[in-house]
Amino acid sequence: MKDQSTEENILKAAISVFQKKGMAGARMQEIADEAKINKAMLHYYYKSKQKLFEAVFRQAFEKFAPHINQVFNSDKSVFEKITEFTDSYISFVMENPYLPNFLIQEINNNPEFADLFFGSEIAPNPLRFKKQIAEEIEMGILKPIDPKQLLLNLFSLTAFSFVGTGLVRGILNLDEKTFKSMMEERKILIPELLINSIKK
Amino acid sequence: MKDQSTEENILKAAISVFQKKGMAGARMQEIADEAKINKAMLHYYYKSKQKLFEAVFRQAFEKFAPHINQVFNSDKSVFEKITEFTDSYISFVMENPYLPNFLIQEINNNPEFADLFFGSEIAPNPLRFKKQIAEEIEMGILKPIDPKQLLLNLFSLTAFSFVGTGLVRGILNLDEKTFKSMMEERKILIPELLINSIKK
DNA sequence: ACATTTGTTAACCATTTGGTTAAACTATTT
DNA sequence: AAATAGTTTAACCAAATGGTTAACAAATGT
Repeated sequence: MKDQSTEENILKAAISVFQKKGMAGARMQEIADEAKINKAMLHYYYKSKQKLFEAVFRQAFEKFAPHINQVFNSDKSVFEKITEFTDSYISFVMENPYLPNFLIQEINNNPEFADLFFGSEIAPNPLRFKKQIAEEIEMGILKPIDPKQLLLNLFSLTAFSFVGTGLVRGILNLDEKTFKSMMEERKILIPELLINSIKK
Repeated sequence: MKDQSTEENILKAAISVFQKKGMAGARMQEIADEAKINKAMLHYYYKSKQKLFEAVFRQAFEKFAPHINQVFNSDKSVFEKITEFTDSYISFVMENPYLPNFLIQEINNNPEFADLFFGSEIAPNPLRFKKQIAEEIEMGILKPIDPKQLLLNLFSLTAFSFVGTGLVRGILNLDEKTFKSMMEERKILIPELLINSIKK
């Protein structure tokens, strides 16, 4: 009997395995097992490990990009963008804890491949945001700051805790519960910190 | 003719390969090639891939830990610690760009193994630092803040740029040169940002 | 000078791994 | 219902990979 969602099951299983173990560490057999199908089906629907990986990567990138684009392209003020990004991004990543690390890892390991995405239309483009910063400085809302440094601070403060979970939790000696409650606190702390540092 | 530094060469090559590709992606043959020796030598000096990996991991951890310990255990003020850590850590990582990512990645993939290190004596211990923060709050130097959040901010702001280089550079469209000069700027920017946010 | 220990190599081995094939099974079309 | 097209499986394959072996070379101790 045909299961019409086999292809979906494969992708779901692939997402799970690839995001946890990366391209190099993932095993086709493990994906097949997790999807509860024969390994040959992987090649029937996605012809190779590389192709399957690309499907997973694309999915991850497309899930991640809107958060950045909200900052880059919405009509909100800079302060609002910082507040809303922090909140929605932390919530998002708490639901998808392996995603940022996966993206970062595979982009680092595979720069040429990643450039395909950064060159495409779904790729976030910081141009409008840079203009907005310039305008708000002009208007006397913001101190004269470098938009790139602001963005880097924002991404660092929100993402690092999740990318470096193991190291952070090891060094600071945090259990699961403490870590989570700290992340909730950070939804407030981070915007406060950043906005205070840039508001005139 | 015997080369008395073969073992060193192996470790150097292993560091290079493991740090770039991780445990799963590294190949014993590639390490042998980079060390310009026969693959059997790897097993002669380090008996398995796992053991060789552990030597590399230990070396990386021991190179990294002092930076944290300087913050945790030196006699400087909190402000000085922030300033000095940022400067020395960014300089250090610019010389060892693969190290933070390697540590983070392998700790995430191998929590039980990592706990061996976090339980050991070389592992940084935040206790003294927490006490110091409490004291400086008491003395009216600092606002009432959570030391864990301060440390997390410090680590995030300094480390993320290097761990997520590819993603950051892709999103912000930075070339090598711009990235480096931004990192130099951050040696000043980060302490400024953090100190301003905690000084009373 | 000789024996012993240490270092090094080429060839080999077993297992893992991504991928293929041919046959069987299921659904759809005619 | 027969033919056709699509789906699934078990068995298989070749290459890659971590690891071993046996013979050889170099250094070291006696």
